[in-house]
Amino acid sequence: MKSSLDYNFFENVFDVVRQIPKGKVTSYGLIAAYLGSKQSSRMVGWAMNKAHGVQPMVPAHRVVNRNGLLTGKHHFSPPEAMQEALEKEGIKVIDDKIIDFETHLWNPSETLL
DNA sequence: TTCCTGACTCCAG
DNA sequence: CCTGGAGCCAGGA
Repeated sequence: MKSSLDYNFFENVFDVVRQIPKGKVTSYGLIAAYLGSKQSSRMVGWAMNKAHGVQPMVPAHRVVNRNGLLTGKHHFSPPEAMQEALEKEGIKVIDDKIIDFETHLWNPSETLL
């Protein structure tokens, strides 16, 4: 039996990612910062790795690095799925990079407060 | 138990 | 402008 504390880190990450509005994106660092540890951005990405197959579905394709670069696309099947999913939501991606990243950026710290 | 790795980010050269 | 090293937390061998 796991204590109530447990590691909500993953769940917290999933919850935040699931709240990302369609057509919006965010970065690992932003999520990590919202959770309280901006330096644990690696954990966010790692959580995303586990997010594969998790339900409700986790739009991991909306999570990119601080540069708006689709660093995690290589973990999708196929990798192009991430870019296509973003373009399908109105986000232009060129050379694995999101165009007007700041415009589509969704900051949980400001939105969720 | 220790050691290594990772879908990141920052700082220095 | 580009490259390398360090810090960070959690899990697997």
